[in-house]
Amino acid sequence: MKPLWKFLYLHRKNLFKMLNTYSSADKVLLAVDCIIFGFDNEDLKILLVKRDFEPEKGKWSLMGGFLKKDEVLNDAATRILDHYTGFNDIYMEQLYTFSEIDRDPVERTISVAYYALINVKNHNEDFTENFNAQWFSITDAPKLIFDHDNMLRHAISRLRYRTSTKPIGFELLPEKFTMRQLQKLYEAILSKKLDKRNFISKINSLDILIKLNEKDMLSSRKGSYLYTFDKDKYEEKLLDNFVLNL
Amino acid sequence: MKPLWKFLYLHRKNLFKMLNTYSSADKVLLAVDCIIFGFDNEDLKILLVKRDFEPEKGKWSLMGGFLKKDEVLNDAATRILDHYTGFNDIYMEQLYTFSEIDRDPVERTISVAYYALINVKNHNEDFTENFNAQWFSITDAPKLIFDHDNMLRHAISRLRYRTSTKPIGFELLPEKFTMRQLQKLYEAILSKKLDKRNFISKINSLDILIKLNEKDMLSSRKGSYLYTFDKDKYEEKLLDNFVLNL
DNA sequence: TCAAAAGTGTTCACCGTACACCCATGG
DNA sequence: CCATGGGTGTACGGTGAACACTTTTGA
Repeated sequence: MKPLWKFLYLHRKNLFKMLNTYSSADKVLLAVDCIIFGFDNEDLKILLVKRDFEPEKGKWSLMGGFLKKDEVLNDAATRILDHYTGFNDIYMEQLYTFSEIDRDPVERTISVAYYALINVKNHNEDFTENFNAQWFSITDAPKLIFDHDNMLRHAISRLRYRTSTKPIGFELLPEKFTMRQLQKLYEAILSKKLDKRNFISKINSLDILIKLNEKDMLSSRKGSYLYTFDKDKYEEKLLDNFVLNL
Repeated sequence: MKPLWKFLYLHRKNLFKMLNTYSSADKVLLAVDCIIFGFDNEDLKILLVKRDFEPEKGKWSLMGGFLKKDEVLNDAATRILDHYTGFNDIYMEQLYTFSEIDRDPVERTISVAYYALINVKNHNEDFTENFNAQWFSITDAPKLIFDHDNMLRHAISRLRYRTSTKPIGFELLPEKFTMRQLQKLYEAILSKKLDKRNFISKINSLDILIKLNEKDMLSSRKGSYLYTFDKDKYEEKLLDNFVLNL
């Protein structure tokens, strides 16, 4: 092993350059906040937690955490989601990185927002209780802390866009679902009424659904056919970039 | 000026950190990398710099820098762009945040990528020379350091998508331009040939161009009319979300 | 007079959209 | 037998896509 001085001396050129770039740079706290969408067959919902510490104690907030060292952002988002909801293997997508100076009054924090789609029915209620968590319709969600309202707006807008590029929404529905449910989901996301017949024919043209020989008898006397999606064709569709205009 | 040994000694802590694998418990280095698109009436280009320090010395790289404390990401991106090109007041958009553990071998660094659109002709060549910078066609760009190739792919794909939602491209053209130039720009971005007549009628339907009483005589004997864009109508279009299918 | 780029309309196929009636069943 | 939600087809208009010839003028 060389003595320190010699080592430093031999590397002096690189060291100086690195000092100018890497070491002189400031490090910051990197947070990850998750917008968790769910669907209850009626409204599009988000899962919020009530903060039990200052500042903003008692206010509603997105679910968040900090990026750990040696952790990739996607993993951090997954970890946070799992921590609050018990869910894993969930559709998540990075949304945007927010960096306003005073967005977090406690300390300068940059936040990378993710959004996730989960099925409300599968959700273990123990978790929600543990964390003072609660589902809210996006139409009457409370005011959120920091810039979380802004994040939510971004997320909704991204989700709307996603409906046109991916057969999203299956993430939000149970394994078996009716056409009606699917339509209501899209209506909730886009917040507009859709025509029943047009909707069905467009969805069918995607060719990713399997009509089951089974009916859901809860919603009507006649009963409505249940569908499930064809996983193979679904994956295929994720690859080519189609456009779906609803 | 301190003697070298003293300088090295005083910085030994940082130096050792830099030389070893880095891990800071909570805070991380946040880089900003810029994909700078330009257009030279023929190809879509990107501006790259040749690194003059290790690691990856001599390789081509995107323009980057680190986020400063008390600086917003957008400002950092603008600062970096200005630093390398002398441009300010440029269209920039945040792209995505990259966080692979080993994306930067020197130290754990999270990078927020931005892309910018500038007009090659306005570009001050002094800057490019100072920084060993060079324009490359996106079709024959060299291999880039770290995950910059991946960033570039993302940027191109975002840019393509943008053509359908914003009247982009005026950022990339000179004040006055011909229909032909505009078409070539879109062709370069989408990397496909477009039909002259269809293109013109679609662009005209946007109603954001002003046809000038002036011809560009350089490209042909007959000369072609110059256009400029109607700033007011252009701003208007940015607000409502139109869709342009080319 | 000719080469080289500019400029200009029409037709067709497909898709998005609007729209209304019968069906099956449980109570 | 009737109320309730489920299921189905068609017609029209608009838009994207394909396509070719004339004009201008400098060399």
